[in-house]
Amino acid sequence: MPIELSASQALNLWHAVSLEQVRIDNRDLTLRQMSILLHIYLVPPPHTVRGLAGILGVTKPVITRALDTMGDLGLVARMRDERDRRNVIIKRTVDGALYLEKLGDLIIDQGRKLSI
Amino acid sequence: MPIELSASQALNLWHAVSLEQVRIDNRDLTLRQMSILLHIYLVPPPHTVRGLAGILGVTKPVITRALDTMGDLGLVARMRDERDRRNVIIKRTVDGALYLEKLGDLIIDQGRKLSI
DNA sequence: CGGGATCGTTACGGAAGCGTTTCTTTTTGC
DNA sequence: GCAAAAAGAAACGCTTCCGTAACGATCCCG
Repeated sequence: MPIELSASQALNLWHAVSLEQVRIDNRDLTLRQMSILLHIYLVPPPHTVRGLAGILGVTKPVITRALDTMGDLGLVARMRDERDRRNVIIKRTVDGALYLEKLGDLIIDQGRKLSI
Repeated sequence: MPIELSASQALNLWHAVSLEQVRIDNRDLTLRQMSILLHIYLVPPPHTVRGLAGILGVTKPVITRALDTMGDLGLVARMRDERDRRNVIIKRTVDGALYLEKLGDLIIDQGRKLSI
């Protein structure tokens, strides 16, 4: 079931959610970090550094750094792949799931408040 | 007319748009910069540094820096307020309008592709 | 079993962001 | 007029991010 948004609805939704996210959350993830986080939680595993770099169209160190930062924040975790120890498997965490759950609620709330 | 989104629709929408934005655009605005830009273009003027700082819950230098950066990118412009020359009025630009128009299209497109 | 490919990380110099503090310009109010 | 207040910018030290390049660890395969 697709969603039909008008141009002003689309931008107003983005505006309201971004603004609330800035006001509420001190963690201030970059757009890249947010993309990585959402991808890890919404797309079936496994997720690797190389795979994410390809999907986002960025270099591997970008992914490594993003995982460092979000790992410190408790939003993701890393584990060696025991079947091929060159790989690192990126895992979800409880805190990460909670973070995205709140973001989802925020989007839903702001969607309800839309007009025109 | 409010929009009713399910939790997975909300997050999938955010995911798809963020991902496309990362892949397509090299300018990589921070969430704060994006909030400021959307606010300037969606809320009736006038917009001042102090006003934006209050709305976003950040300090004034954060706004000044964001305007510096987005000014260099051509997304916003600054003008002295001639009626109170302490103030700076933040103006929209053609490039900024174009940037947000593309973002709006992206959100609309990804909304159409949603399922479940 | 050894050379080459692959994977993720680290190193490096540079750019940009942060919060706090200070400064300059302008207005306000006595 | 002139001190105090207000607005925005600039300075400062620090952190984080960037892309490129180099690096160890591991696997693959001849």
